[in-house]
Amino acid sequence: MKRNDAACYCSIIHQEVVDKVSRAMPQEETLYDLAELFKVFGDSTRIKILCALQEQEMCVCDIAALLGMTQSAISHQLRILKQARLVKYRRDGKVVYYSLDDEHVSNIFAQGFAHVSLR
Amino acid sequence: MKRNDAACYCSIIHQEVVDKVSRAMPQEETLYDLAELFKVFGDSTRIKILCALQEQEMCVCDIAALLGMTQSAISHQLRILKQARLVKYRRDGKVVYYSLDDEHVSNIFAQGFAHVSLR
DNA sequence: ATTACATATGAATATATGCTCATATGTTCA
DNA sequence: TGAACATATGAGCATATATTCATATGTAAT
Repeated sequence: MKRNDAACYCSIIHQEVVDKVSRAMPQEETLYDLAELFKVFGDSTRIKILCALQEQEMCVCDIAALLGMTQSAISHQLRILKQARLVKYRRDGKVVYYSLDDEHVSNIFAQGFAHVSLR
Repeated sequence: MKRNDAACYCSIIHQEVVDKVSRAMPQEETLYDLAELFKVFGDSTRIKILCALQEQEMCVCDIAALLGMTQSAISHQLRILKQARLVKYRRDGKVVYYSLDDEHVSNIFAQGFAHVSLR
């Protein structure tokens, strides 16, 4: 039974388990990216935006009106969703229409719904 | 074209769109719960724990050793995962073994992986 | 060009959250 | 009963982040 003194003051109880799982773990960076992705889903404003866009494409003003929030707040959140490649946009004159960019969004949503519905 | 003066200073451009999407939106509380769920996924430590537990059940010490973190930090995170009903535990003497509590976890993971792999 | 309007964005603030440290709780064994 | 050890948890701190406010940018129409 080995001490893992660096950052953890408790002993490794099952060294073979740690080794086995360690080998099975994906790359650090992949897990980081995954957490970053779910972090984007982890805000109710962004969830609402994604949920709305699942219905149909919408412009910024309409989203703001729908959610009863300022245009600025929505625009900031759309930027985050855009950076995560969850939404895309098209410009038509002054108006910018946003829509979902990836079918995984719906799947992730569906699984999330299924989980919260278990209660 | 109506002013949505309460919290938003821009006009509603497509009233019928707002109305239609508004009717299609799930309950506020459901969306809140959904965001709370994804918030739990939105941290790389918790993602790593879930990922490890996908491989097999593990005790707190082993998880701490695997991730090179303190027992305390892991225990705090396990509490959050437990509250979200993402992990369950069984006690065997002094040792507490954690494992995944719901098959949706794997599905959500798989969809997340698929998305981040698109890059 | 100028005005109007839809959207984007930088800075600031208030709040949320992850980790650490200290300590409590629970279990086993001598 | 008391020592050893695995785990849990409360408080504090440092950082991250959501919204607001002010303002910039982009487009269309007069």
